[in-house]
Amino acid sequence: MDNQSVARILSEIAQLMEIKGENRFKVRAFENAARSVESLSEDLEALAARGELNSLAGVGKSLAADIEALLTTGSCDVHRDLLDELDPGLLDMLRIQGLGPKRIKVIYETLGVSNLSTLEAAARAQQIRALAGLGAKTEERILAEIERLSHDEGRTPLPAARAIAQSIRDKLATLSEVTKIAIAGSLRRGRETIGDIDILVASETPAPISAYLVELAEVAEVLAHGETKTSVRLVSGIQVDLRIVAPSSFGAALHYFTGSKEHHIALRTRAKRSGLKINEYGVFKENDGPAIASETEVDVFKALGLTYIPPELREGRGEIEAAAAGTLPGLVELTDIRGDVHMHTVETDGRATILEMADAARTLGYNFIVITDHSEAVRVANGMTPPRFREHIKRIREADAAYADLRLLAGIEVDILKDGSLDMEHELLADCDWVVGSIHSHFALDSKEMTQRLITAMATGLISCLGHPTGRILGGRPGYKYDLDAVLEAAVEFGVAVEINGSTGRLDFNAEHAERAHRRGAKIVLGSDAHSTRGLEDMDFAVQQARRAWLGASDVLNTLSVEDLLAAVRPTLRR
DNA sequence: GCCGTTTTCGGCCCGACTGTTTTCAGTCG
Repeated sequence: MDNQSVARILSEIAQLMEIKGENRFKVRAFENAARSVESLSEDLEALAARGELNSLAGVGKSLAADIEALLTTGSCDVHRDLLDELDPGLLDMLRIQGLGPKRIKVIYETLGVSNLSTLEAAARAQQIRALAGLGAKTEERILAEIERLSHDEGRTPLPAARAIAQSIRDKLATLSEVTKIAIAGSLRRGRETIGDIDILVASETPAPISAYLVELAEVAEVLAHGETKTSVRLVSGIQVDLRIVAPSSFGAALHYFTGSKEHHIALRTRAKRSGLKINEYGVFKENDGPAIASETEVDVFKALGLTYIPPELREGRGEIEAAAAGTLPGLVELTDIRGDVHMHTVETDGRATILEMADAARTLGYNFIVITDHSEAVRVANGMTPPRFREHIKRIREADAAYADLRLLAGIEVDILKDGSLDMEHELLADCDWVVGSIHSHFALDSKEMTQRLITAMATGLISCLGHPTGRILGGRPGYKYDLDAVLEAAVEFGVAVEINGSTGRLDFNAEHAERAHRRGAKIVLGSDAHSTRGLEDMDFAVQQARRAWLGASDVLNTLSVEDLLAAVRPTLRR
């Protein structure tokens, strides 16, 4: 059984225990263990084989035994007992906003309701409002939530959420009452999908600001409207939480509102141990008194004896220990990026010409770009035949001669065909500067065939980097199945870099894959996969995923000079 | 159920908002 499945069952156990009314700290022990397993980059099976399961944070003797049982038999006693006692449909009921374990327990025990459809029937029959502690409003809310969940599209991809958030932020920023404003939450941390949008405002007069938000045309529903905290759902379905604080506590609030939950729990536990209390208003001595830090995030971390932790690292995955020890890496920044290795032009499915892309790249301050149009197999994109590619290389080289301060490199995004062969004459691939090898067809091969397909392609020695290496589409299709470690090992062997593709639908590799690749010694390169001049700006998303993978400037090939970049890959082709 | 730079027992992050109450429990982030 894989790590994610074990984590899912552990968290299911925690949820069922909560509904059952178990001790909440016991519940949290299972939640903690689920998180530990989920963020583990090694195979749980390997850890178990070495008898080291209780080296995991939050896993003691009892949980180690449960995990062991899950790994070997696919189930464990505590899970089986809970499922015997409770209906798994209750877990779906937890997805309803405003309905938590306590109320579900009441509904379950008095009405026998144990899934969404019987819940809907009970609410329609007005049976919910008759229960103690529940009323008509809750009943209406339940019906509205069931309706919403029936066509719920789940979490929003980061790029789409960021565009919406920026638009709301810019509108709020026009108000004179707003002193400072920032997007916080998982958006600021760069998580690849976003549950809701968090916006933080500093102001002395909060009332007019939240009043303005609830009146915006894009607001479909007001979920909560308090003095300092307001939540709305937009017509697009995404929820926006606005929090307003005094300017003097903006830093503490920004930290608080950026999360993650795991980061906060770890940090507050640590603070408490040294006699400090931390909340959205600042860091306090435990006997209260004025805040000892609150104005900036740097102050907050400093008061806790920590160096500044960038938002992308705040996931409760060891960043606090590293900050305390002063060993946090200096993360790569957009300004470190000297060029882009993946983009398209009008030659295939891009919207801009070579010269237009070059001009846009120069505006971004790049030293180099690689033009990588599609090969023939991608017919919908008007992929190039060998003769067309030969001409295209010539045009790129001519354009290059016209720029003194920008190197234009000739490249291609060549298709890796079903059998692992490359969709272009090898001489042309060897002749151009950079080859992105990508899969755009036969996604459904089994893992063994797909692994072999990728390795065969890399073994040609002609590929500079694997483009969008998992093929997943954010919020669309999952990636193709293959043995990631075997492919990474081959990438190292054949001198092939792996791409973090920043285009808005992909973010592929994501941070977890990139971290794993880096640890396995594979080289990482960032590509915007731009299909227009605007698309070049998607490099920003690739950088953010790299930061989430704890990568520094020296861990990313785009920070090198052209000569060093080209020398870092395709070792057998050195000319 | 886990864990220890005050600990092997007694703790376990913190505050805002809502609905249903008449002072607060439940939920959420």
